[in-house]
Amino acid sequence: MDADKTADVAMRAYWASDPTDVSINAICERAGVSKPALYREFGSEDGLMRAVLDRYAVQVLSELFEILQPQTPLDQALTALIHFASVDPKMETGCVFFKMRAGKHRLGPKTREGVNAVDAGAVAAFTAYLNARREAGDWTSTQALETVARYLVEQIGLALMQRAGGQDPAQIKDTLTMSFSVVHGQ
Amino acid sequence: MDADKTADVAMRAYWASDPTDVSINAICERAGVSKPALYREFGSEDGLMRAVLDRYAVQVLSELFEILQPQTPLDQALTALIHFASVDPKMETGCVFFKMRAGKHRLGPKTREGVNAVDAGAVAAFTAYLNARREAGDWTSTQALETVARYLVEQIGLALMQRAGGQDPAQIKDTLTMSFSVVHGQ
DNA sequence: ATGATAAAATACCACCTGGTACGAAAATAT
DNA sequence: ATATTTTCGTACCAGGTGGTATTTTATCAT
Repeated sequence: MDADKTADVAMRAYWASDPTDVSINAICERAGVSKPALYREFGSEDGLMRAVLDRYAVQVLSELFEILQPQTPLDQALTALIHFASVDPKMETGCVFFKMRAGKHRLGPKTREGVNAVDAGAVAAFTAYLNARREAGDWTSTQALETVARYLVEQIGLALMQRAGGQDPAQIKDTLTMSFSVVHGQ
Repeated sequence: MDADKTADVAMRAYWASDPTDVSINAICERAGVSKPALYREFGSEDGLMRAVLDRYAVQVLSELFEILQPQTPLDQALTALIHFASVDPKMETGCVFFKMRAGKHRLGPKTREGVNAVDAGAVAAFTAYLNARREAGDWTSTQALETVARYLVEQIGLALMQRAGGQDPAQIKDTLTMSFSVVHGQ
């Protein structure tokens, strides 16, 4: 029983469609694993989803957080974020995390906890980054750090959900660029 | 068999939770209607959802569109929209239309068609309104009308989905206000 | 009152879901 | 080579889904 491969198959399936639309049966089939084997490894559907979310966070979301290096100028970071969320072919079918967050009420307790943790982590990362840019004199707004951090996270989430819905990337980019224009570097 | 009452019960159920999370069985129970009676009236789940969407559009969304009177100043309209989407207790559990749109892939053909129609209608209404305000000298941006119209619709949708997710209305209002600040009246 | 007709609900269908009891197989120990 | 333990998968479970065949109920001429 290859737990790594199974989690990977589940991740891709959740990513391509939607976590709540992919059944355990379908995952077992695609992974070539029996159902009891999967349950022995992950305990429950909730356990599997949580494992997949953790995996996704380190394998994919890390790429997003790497944009937020303290020394990266604000404008450059915003541009990179726009590209990541609205153009990057890797995110063509949206984002596992934001899909899970959108259907939070359908998740089990472990997965929901994981979603909350990632959410809080994202806001914290953006807050830290904005704080660094403020100290660097790159961002002169007087708005509360966390409010703007939340704003950016929500806008990125919106763009990624639009991508999952198959909307035109050019339109998504327009919307995201417009929303980011309230946060200027300089 | 009271079709009106049944559609109303379905609408409230879809509104309170999520269209794809409410079963036909549950609706029949709550409406005090037998399942064959419901199928005789609406044909299928898709038919019922479509009927509910149409009903919702005239009963609820009309209130949103009424904000967009051509003579209403831009700032006033934006303020009213912010209130409607992020504070109005009527929209506490989000919006049937945006919930359906978010789970478009789970809908039947009739309902999906209806969602597309409402979506296009919303963009058209905002486009017409912005055009009126531009002619009134109230809005001097050089951006494409439809791009900004889409932007506004998406931001309202985001706010309403956040409300459905139980997020703090104050935070939602912050986010929506910030996003609307790129569209100024004068 | 009775027989024909229209309306409505009970009871069912096949299918799919998450989850597991239990027997078979394989690996290890003796 | 045999006994023991551990791994693994078939085959199943109860419950719920959208949808419907069939029977019951009610209406209405006569």
